Amino acid sequence: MDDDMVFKALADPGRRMLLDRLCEKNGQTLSQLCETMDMKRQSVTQHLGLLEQANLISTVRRGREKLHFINPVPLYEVYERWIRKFEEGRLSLLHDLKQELERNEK
Amino acid sequence: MDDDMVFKALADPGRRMLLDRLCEKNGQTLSQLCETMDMKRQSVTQHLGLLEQANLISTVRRGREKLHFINPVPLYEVYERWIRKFEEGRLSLLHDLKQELERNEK
DNA sequence: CATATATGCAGGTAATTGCCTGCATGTCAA
DNA sequence: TTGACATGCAGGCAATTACCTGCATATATG
Repeated sequence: MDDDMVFKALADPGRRMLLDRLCEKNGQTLSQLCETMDMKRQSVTQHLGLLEQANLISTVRRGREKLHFINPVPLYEVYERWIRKFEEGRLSLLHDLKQELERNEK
Repeated sequence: MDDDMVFKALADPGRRMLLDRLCEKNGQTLSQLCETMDMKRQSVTQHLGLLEQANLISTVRRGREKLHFINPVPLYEVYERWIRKFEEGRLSLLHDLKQELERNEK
């Protein structure tokens, strides 16, 4: 998978909001998503395009509508690669800093 | 905390690489980090500045050197707010899409 | 068919980003 | 003090981004 696309996709507040909206109600159409988005439809389309490129959502056409579904897998992979790693060494990482700070006070 | 700064900071491959380097060896100086970074020192400084703004690293001056330490806390908060949420509904989210796909095949 | 609705596609623009160069400041060690 | 080293700060520039407007296409409905 492409870590970079996922991070880039998550870097925008509007796109994160779209993910939130889909989490509340999965499978919404473009128009539905636009209703809560305070920007033009075309901009929302672009954001959804990036989310799809990052594989964070999948889409299905139904007639003239386009349904959007969350794909939670890439988020989990980001967690495995980037979050858990630091979580494990969490205490020791904080310890390093604390130790250096104390050294300075002397 | 400021979610947005954290995501923006993580959106760049160079900055993620810096975090990785610090995870291997915490408390490195700017010069040390530059050695592995294929860009000018001033650029690395900028990246480190963003990471510090996002509270992902903390710095300590020691004489003419500046030491950089990872702060794992914001990453954990991002996990709590953005990852775990989708993780919990993971199966049901995938189910929604699958169901719609099957509906189309009929 | 005619009309309304849902989406797609092509550009334009102002703001942001990521990298650079050049120069200034602060610190250590001989 | 002098020279070397570590970092700070300012400005410039090309690429990217996030919006927008305008128009085209496809689908449902009367």
